[in-house]
Amino acid sequence: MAHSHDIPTDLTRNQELVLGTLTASMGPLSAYDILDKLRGDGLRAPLQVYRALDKLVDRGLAHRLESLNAFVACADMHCHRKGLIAFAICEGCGKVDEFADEVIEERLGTWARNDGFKVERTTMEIRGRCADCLKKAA
Amino acid sequence: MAHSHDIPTDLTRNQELVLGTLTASMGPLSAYDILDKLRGDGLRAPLQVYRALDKLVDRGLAHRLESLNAFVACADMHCHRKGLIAFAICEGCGKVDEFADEVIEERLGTWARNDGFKVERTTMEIRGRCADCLKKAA
DNA sequence: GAACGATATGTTATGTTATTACGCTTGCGG
DNA sequence: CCGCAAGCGTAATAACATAACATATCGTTC
Repeated sequence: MAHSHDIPTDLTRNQELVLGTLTASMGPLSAYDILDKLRGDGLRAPLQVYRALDKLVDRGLAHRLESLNAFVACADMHCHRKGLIAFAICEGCGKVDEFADEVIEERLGTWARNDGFKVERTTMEIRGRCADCLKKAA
Repeated sequence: MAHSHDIPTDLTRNQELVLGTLTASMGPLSAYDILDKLRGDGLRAPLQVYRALDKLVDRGLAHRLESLNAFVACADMHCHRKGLIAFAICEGCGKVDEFADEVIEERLGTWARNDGFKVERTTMEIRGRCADCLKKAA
């Protein structure tokens, strides 16, 4: 049975390779990291990776972390989320936690309404230490 | 009388030049934009600008916009804000609006507490169209 | 005031991230 | 078959950022 974690079948070869690499990775990868991992599969130029990433990000299958200049696979495949997603990035282990918060989103909407600002995209990235890393440091 | 908008007097020459450039600018500037504007004042290398920016950002006199790889002067000199600052960036005119929202900040704190995540820094950047640009487009 | 450390500076070179420009290929609707 | 849209491959280059090293400036302590 098909379920929500299936990888879409209409990806091109390059898109599939890039998404696969992201999915297999523990943490965020830069475009060049991805390229290096895919040399064996015939990829040679940054643009091949960037083009695939563009599409994947467009479709919500991957996210760009602006504060890292890096990318991650979307944490839950079924989401197709339209709204705001926040990322908590651990400086210790590099793990990225992805979450949505309706309260923040709605608060943002309120601010935008008051200001007459039309929101097109929001990036929210929290840097810090995850529970595991804090425990290890103790 | 000294008041809250005075520029701190203990800046070094380079820091003062960089902050002055940012303050005089309508919108965000990249480090290289700043460098170009300061060639006449003797600056030659990117590092001179980056070093000044580091200090200014540390002190809260300037902010880095991660999604733009660019910098702005802090909108209100007196703030010395410790907490979360959000930026609304207009794709039309490049204007950046800076605001703080305690509800969002506190909501974030709640999430972090639940997750055992220690927040060190948060970046929140909203891309869209400001009221002026929407009006012009109409 | 000499010795010291901390901070800032200047310069060169290099590393990393992202895009432009161009031409070819493939799949698909008319 | 034609034409168009989307994808692909390649080379070159632009844009953003740091490493490494040498000097200089300034306040503190002796």
